[in-house]
Amino acid sequence: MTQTRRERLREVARTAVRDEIKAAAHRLMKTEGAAAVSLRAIARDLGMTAPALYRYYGSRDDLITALIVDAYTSQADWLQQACDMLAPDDHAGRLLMFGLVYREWSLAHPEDFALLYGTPIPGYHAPWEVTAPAAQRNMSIVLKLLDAAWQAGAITLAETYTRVPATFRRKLAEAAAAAGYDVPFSLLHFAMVAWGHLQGLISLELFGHLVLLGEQAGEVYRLEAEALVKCVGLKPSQRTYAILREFLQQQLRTGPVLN
Amino acid sequence: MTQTRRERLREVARTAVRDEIKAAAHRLMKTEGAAAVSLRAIARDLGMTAPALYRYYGSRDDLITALIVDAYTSQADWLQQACDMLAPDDHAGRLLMFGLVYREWSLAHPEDFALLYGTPIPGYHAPWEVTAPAAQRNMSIVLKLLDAAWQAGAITLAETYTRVPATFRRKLAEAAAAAGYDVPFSLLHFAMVAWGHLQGLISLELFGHLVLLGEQAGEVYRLEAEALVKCVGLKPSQRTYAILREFLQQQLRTGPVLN
DNA sequence: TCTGTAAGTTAACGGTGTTAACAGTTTATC
DNA sequence: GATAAACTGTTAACACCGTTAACTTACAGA
Repeated sequence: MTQTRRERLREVARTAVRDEIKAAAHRLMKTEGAAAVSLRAIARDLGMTAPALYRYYGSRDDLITALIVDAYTSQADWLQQACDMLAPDDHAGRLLMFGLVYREWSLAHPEDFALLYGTPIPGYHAPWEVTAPAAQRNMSIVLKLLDAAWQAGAITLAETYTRVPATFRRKLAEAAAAAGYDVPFSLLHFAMVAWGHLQGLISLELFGHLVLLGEQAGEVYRLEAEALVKCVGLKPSQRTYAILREFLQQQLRTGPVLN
Repeated sequence: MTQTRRERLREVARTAVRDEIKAAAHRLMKTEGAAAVSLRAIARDLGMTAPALYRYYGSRDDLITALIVDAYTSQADWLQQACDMLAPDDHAGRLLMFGLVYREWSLAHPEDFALLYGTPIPGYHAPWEVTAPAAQRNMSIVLKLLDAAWQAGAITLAETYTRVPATFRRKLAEAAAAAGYDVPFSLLHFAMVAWGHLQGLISLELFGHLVLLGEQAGEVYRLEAEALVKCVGLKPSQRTYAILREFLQQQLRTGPVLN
């Protein structure tokens, strides 16, 4: 099955071209907007003709799916790397870091954010079976964070997440089990709600609905992220911000190459 | 300047056609998805040719802008009407109702929601000066609600919104004043955050990121809406849900005609 | 050297937004 | 009532899009 080294070389070249195509698509998305990401434009950019791209991607939608998976991966990498800059037992720090980096990644990759959480490509519907695994990695990161803190007994959930209807508890526990998450249902509940809080603020900001707040949008978000940390009974530390700055500078250096 | 009755009749006919065009666009959006909303498809639907549409809308983007303004208006109508079904001094009820109806409208008009808060049309950028006033009406509704409760002394804001950096207070107060909102800065702060919370959950749900929660997404949202009401020191009442059901049935009867 | 495969090409189909030039009807004016 | 103007719609065309089919070209393996 694995062949002749010659064949493997060819495969390497193929994925190199595939990467070039994705890079061109990403470049166009960044400079001309999501609307300009057309197979013909990409081909022009690469000095090819459009039909040639079909040797590498079955269709425009396949290419977009690849871009989406890459975006999820980039996002997860940021989150994981940033959280890993803090001690494993610094639960408050890691949780706050997660929230803060979630916004930083979005601001640094607005087109990717739109690709994942808006619906910028008309007629495209993400194939669940391909994008869901990529998306789950992010969820896993935060759930692992929460679970670690939970195991360490560091978490005291606010009433909102403990005093809930019984059927809701049950159904949520079922959902968690079905998805293979081994965490208390209330943690899953909190994670979803927290995600919603952060997602909403970022989404509103990036799509231009918070112009009223101007520069203060970041401050609103920061307070929200800290509130969420407090919500599980943890105490956010200012030291986290210093490490965040360090992470961002590191990304600035290595970032632009392969986001 | 106002003319001859003849001219006014013509104007009426013109706006009637404009409405037909918007209706056709909306119909296509609902049945075939946002991708299918093309001038040619609309024209086909109306038994015309595409260039004829240019007599009524300067461009496709102008038409989309009109659809957006209509969507904002529909949303604001729902919110206003639903809140008005409760007594003016039922601050908790009105606030909870606002939150609940925000989701109900979104579920009932997913394409419009995407139009407002996603970015489903490629290459389209909403002209701020046209869409912002329409968008502000919704913000005004909730701010008026909050202010009424505030004036009545019914509101006790959680610490998150009172213990904030001094410069943040000042900048936010400036922003509020600049936008013509005569409310305490902390109310504006809370309104924005609350908006983010609700927006995030709806956005995640509608764009398919909460499939894990399944049916429970509604319950998560409900708990979140109640939490927000409690967050300003008000007590949500179960009676609100009965009135919500009443409102929704009323919308079901009159709704489909002109969304 | 011959052959098969892979990569890339051109040509074409049906779709899109948009413009220009033209026809038909209706309105206003002399 | 005839004539000019305004308005509403048409067709033809341009440049763009995703996609397919048929063809050329290079090149690795026998």
